[in-house]
Amino acid sequence: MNFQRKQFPFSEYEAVWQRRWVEEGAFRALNPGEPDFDATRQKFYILDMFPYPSGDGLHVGHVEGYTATDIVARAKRMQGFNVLHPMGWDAFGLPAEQYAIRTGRHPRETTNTNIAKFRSQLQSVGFSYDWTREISTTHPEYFRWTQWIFLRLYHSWFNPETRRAEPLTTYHGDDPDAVRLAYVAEVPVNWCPGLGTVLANEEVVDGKSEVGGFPVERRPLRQWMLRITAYADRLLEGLDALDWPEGVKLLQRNWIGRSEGASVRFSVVGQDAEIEVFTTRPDTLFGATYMVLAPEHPLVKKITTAGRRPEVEAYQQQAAARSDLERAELTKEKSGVFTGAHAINPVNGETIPIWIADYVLMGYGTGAIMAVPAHDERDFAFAQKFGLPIREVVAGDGAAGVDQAFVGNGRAVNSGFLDGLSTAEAQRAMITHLEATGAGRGMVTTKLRDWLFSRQRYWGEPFPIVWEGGRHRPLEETELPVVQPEMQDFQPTGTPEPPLSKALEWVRYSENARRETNTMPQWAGSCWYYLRFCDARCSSRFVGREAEHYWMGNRGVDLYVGGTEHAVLHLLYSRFWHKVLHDLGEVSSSEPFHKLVNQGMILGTDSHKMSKSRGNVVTPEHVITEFGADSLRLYEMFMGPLEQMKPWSMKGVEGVYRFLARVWRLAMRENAGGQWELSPALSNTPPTLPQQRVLHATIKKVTSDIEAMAFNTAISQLMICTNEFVNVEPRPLEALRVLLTLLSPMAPHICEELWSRLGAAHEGFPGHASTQPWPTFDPALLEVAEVELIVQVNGKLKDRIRAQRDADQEAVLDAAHASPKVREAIGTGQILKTIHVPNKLVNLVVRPTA
RNA sequence: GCCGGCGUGGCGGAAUUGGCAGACGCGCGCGACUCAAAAUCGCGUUCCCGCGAGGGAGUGUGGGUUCGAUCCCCUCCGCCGGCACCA
Repeated sequence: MNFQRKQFPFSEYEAVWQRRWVEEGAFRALNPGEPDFDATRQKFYILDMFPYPSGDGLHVGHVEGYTATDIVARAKRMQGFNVLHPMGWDAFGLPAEQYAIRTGRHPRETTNTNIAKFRSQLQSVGFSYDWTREISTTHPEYFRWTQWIFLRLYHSWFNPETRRAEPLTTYHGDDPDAVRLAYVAEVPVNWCPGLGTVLANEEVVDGKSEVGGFPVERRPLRQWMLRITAYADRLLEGLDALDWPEGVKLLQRNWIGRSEGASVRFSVVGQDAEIEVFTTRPDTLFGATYMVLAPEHPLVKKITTAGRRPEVEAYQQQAAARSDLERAELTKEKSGVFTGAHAINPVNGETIPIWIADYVLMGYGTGAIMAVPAHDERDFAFAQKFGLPIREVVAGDGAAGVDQAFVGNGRAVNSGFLDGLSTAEAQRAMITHLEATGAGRGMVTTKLRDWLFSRQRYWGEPFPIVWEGGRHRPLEETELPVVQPEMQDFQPTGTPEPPLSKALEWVRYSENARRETNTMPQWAGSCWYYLRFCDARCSSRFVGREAEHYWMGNRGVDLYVGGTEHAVLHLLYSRFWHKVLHDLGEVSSSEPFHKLVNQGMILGTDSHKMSKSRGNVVTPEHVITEFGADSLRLYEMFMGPLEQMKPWSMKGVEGVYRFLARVWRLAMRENAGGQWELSPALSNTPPTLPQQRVLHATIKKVTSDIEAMAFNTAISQLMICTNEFVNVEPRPLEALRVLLTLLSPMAPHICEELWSRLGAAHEGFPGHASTQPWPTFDPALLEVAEVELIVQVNGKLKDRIRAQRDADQEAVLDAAHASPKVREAIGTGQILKTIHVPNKLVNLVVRPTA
């Protein structure tokens, strides 16, 4: 293949069209208020998850989603929509900073170099982005508004009465810092010495940093937090109306992890202390035979008896030293120690022992549980190991086994006033009882934690905050953006003190005030970029009201395509910010992304994930040089369903390349001098009826397949259509008109080129292929007078018959019985039943004569 | 362990309100063109038996529902992803 001459001259025209598109602003989306803006057209906002511009550049896997959205964007334009299809850069992040640490090169430099490379790569694939809206999260004119949104969070609180974010002015309590959506807390964080930074829980995998794989340890530190937990219910409810993959919704639901139950207070015998527990099974309260506190629980120190103290403290130290990884590995084997203290069960006055154990987590619920070993597997395992009593309080269906916990629903037994009630009834009755006696109340918890929002890095958004006399104070909006100082030394300080703390002049804000030296996490910039795209150059607001209202409408981004790796975090954080901004009256829709599609991963030709170390990376440049951008685009889509994981194949690229060559030769031929000229077979004769049928069937299928994003079958249909006209003379120009229009969103360069060449010599090819109105099909042409039906005997195919479309059963059966093959299959058997599916089949159920 | 997704020719995949399994492409085989090759064009290509006509099997496994199952239900196996002591 390498030595062959090209089958069509893609290298001569692809770059030409790409340059024209950029220079002429061919795909510029107009905002309301701009000259030529057409308000009668519907809007369609189609967005890719914008990339982090890494030094490695894009490979063909990244291009898959972008190709899909580009096809939809191009098709929607032809279908008369105002299409917003932008691209930008999520360019803050660790790699640029680490590169700076190694080389001393400023992250801004490497970032700009990488952005230039990414942009040129994307342009070489011919994507129809509106480049006038290009943004980078690292640009001060962008991140001033990221900081502005942070200030809005800082100045707001979540009002539980209205279930909305409101300005702090509506808060009448005495401690605003306790309710702010952005607040400071001393929290145990994941400190990663290797990276010199604190990480979010989500960035820690198996006790190691997700980036770099360095060990991570827990230590308490003062951090900025965002109160996302206040929005747990809203984030959960909002999912219902979204057109997202159910799997992604489920991931988010599980991540939020809402569970309903009750909190119950147990008093500690002989001490002025109460332990509050959370349980989802208040109906089993009579079965609580001991309690467990997390080792880190603040009450442990207070209640532990003198005699037990050494053992308890030893256990606490051991638990603290254990990494999350080690804890996970030790799941099977329960451990714990007795504190020497006892608590009183508020429903029956029973005295039960209080233990500590690391199977109870400080971070969930109240960090303490009542243990009901008969009905909880973990409590059961623990009770067995330490010889604690097990008391059945829920009777299941079968015989009550003592060898394992029964966790299902049943009838309450040994439970006083609950006896005989079903689990659901008992739960309600118990909560009523607890609330009446003041011993507890109904309660909801979530797994979702508040969002740790500060990082000890240089290459991120600085906080618009200063510290004065130990207190934080927000900067005025007029002081934005807060730009990082120029620095030469990016080396981490080796302590949790961020690198910005080394820029002493910058840190010193005034005589008495010092700047916050943490920066925001990478998620910050990506939380709202889709809003900025609506009005990327607006200088008076984070997005102009009218532009936001038009493009975001009431359902937000119409189509959002990206990888599953963002199924939880990015999509949850964005939804959270969006809801806050919505509550504060800044954005129109209640959700940012109406429809979400996850593209599958593209594997290397060896069926492994593409990686530099494996050496199986295929770059777009490589494919474009050899087969052209259109072949690249087409193969990306022809491989299989967008959502699916699939391996790359260069032979497959050749297949679509040959198809494009056939399309080229439909219009062109090579003359004796080796020059391409218009094919003399082309003619203005109308297509024959069979040809028209193929053309209209193709219009129908390609239209619906693009709508369904089933690009592989759309391409397949275009191949069928093309094959229909290969070697046909005379070759109707109408066929090319339809074919090039339908193919244009997928392979825009070849279509544009052929369209202009045809237009130079023939009528009926005005303007550009990419600006033609989308063709419509004539249903009458697709209806046939005669259909073929299959005839089965006992469900087995025996023959095919022809019949008038919608012929009645009698006529069809007559024809079926006329078939010798069918007669033979029936033989002397008796026909018991006849099934006739109009236009499809006849099935005769026959009992053979025995 | 729990939750979710997926198992179809030599390969990527197509077909589901339950009705012709394998569209389209790759690969492979044969032929045309050519001095020859490449490219191109045509024909064939699920597997097994058969020279053939034809017959049989077949959508991960085993069962079920149905006139009829790749499609619906249950069992098991394999692969991928997520969560992982969440009370």
